Amino acid sequence: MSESGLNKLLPSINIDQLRASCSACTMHHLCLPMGLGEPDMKKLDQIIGRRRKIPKHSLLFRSDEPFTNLYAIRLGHFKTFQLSPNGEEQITGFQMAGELLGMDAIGSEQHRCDAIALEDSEVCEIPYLRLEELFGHMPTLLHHFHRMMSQEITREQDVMLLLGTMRAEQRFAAFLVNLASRYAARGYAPYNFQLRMSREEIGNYLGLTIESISRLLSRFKKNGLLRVANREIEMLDPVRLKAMAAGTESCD
Amino acid sequence: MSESGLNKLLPSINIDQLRASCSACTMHHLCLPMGLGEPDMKKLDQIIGRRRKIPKHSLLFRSDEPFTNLYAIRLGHFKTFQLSPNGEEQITGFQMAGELLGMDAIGSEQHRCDAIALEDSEVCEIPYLRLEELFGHMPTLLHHFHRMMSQEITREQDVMLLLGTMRAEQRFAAFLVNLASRYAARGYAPYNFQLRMSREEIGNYLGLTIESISRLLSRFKKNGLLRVANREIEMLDPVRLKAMAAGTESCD
DNA sequence: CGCGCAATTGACTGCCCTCAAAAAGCGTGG
DNA sequence: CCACGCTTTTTGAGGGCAGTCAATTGCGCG
Repeated sequence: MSESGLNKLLPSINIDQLRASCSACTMHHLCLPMGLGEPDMKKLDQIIGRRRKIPKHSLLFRSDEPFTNLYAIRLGHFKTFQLSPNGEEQITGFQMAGELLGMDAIGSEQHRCDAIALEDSEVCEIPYLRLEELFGHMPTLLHHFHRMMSQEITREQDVMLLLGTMRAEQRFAAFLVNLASRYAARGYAPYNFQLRMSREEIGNYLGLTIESISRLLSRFKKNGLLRVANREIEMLDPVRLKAMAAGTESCD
Repeated sequence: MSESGLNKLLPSINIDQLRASCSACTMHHLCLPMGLGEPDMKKLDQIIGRRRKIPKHSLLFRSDEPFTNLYAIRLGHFKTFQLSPNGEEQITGFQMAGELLGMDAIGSEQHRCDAIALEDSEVCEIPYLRLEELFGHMPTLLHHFHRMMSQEITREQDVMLLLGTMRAEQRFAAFLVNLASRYAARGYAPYNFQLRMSREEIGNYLGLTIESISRLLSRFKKNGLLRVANREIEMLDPVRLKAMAAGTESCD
C-alpha cells in the first residue's frame, strides 16, 4: 500500500510526523519527554529538528564546534571523548538510546568532546535555544531536563570514584554491571549483550590498557563469571559480579 | 551609631536585606545571579533562604539526605566526597566562593555526596522548588543556571581526563594550575595562596596517596617550581607548571 | 615542654604498563 | 572455499611508577 493510500484511510495522521514524534518513540519513557502529557509532547515534537542517521564510526559532533543542538539518541550507541592538550584521548562516556548528548556544551557554547557512533545509530536534533523557550511554558519538561543534567553529574562522579579508588578488577566488574543495569532499564536481557566498544575503548574509559582488559576477561571467564565470545558477553554470575563491583568480593 | 539610627538616616535601606542581598554580595558576578538586572536580582533575593555559617570541618549536607536546597558559597571552601559501597572515600571536588553545591542531588531528590567546610564558611540556602518556579519568568536566570550545571559536567570530565590519563606529576601540576585560575577569577593573587585542604585530601582527590603528594611537593620545591611553607603555596614558575599540567614538559 | 597530629623521607613491594610475539577474527578477492 | 593481509585480541616476560609500611621530623597547642 502506498503512503498516500494510507493517508487517505487515516487522514488525521501524517506518516512523517508519526515517525518523527516523541510519542511514537520507544524511548520516550527514558528520554527528554519523560512524564509529559500528549499536548506537551506535541509541542516538544514541533521544535525537534531533523532525525539524523549516524553511520558506524562517524562523527556526530566534534570538540570546539559551536553548540546549537542537543542530541537524543533514538537508536544505537555512542562514545564521547576528550583530547588532552598533549593529544591523549580519554573516553568520558558510552551512551545508548534514550540518553542525551551535548549537555556539557551549554556552559561554553561550544562542544567539549567528540561524539562518535559505535554502530549505525539515529539521533534527534534538539535546537537548544528553542528548547529553552519551551521551558518557560512547560515546567514538567524543565524539571526533567534538570534531572537529566543532574544525573549526568552523578554518573561522572561515579566514574571519578571508579578511577580514583578502584583496582582494575573492580573497575571492570563495575563497568559490566553498569551496562547490565542500563540494558535492563531498556527492557533488554541484562545479562546477555554485545559490547559495542572495542577492548581498547573499554580500557581507555576505565583508565587501563587493552592488555589489562583482555587479561581481566580471561580471568573472569576462567572463574566462571562470564561467557565471552568476541564482543558477545554473558554474565554467568551477576551476584558475584555485583559484589566485585561493590568491592566486597574479589576473584581468586 | 546604632542600627536604628542608621535606618533613620537611610530609611529606604534595610540593613538585614542589604547583608542578605545578591546585589551586595561580592560573588554575584560568578554566582547564580550573574548577568541579572536589579529587578530580577531582587526577585531572586526574595526566595533565598537563610544565610548559614558553616564552621570549619562541619557538615553542610550528607549523602542520602532528602534534597531541598542548593547552596551558593558566599565565603570559604568546601569539599564534596562520595563513599563507595565498601567504605572508600573519593573526594569529587573542592568548591570555593561563588560556586554552587548540591546540583548532583536534583536527579534523585537526595544528596549523592557529603559536603564539608574546609574552613569557617558561609552559604546561601536556595530552595530548589522555588528556584524552579522563578525560572518560568526569568529566562536569563534559567540560562545561567544551565551554564553552571553544564560547567560542573565539564569540570568533572576534566577530572576524568586527569584520573584516566595523567601521571602523578601532571595531576598535581594540573591541580595547582586549576586552583590558581580560580583564585584569579575571584580577584585574588593567583600564584600565592593557602591550600585549604590537607595533603591527604589532595591525594584522595587526585587518586594518589599522601606520600606521593608530599614527594611531589618536595620535588617541585627542589626544582624551583614552588615555594612551600606548610599550606602556603607560591608558584614560582607558573609557565612551567602550566606546561607540566598540559603534559608538554616534565620536571627532571 | 610534651603531646598529638600532619607531613616528610626512605626502603621495599606490587599492580599494572610496556614491549613483543602469537593467535584469532574478518573482510576481500581469487 | 581458501588464501591473504590487516586489525583486534590474547598471552607472556619484564620493568617502573606509585603504593605500602615504617620511622622520623615538624608544627600547633595546651
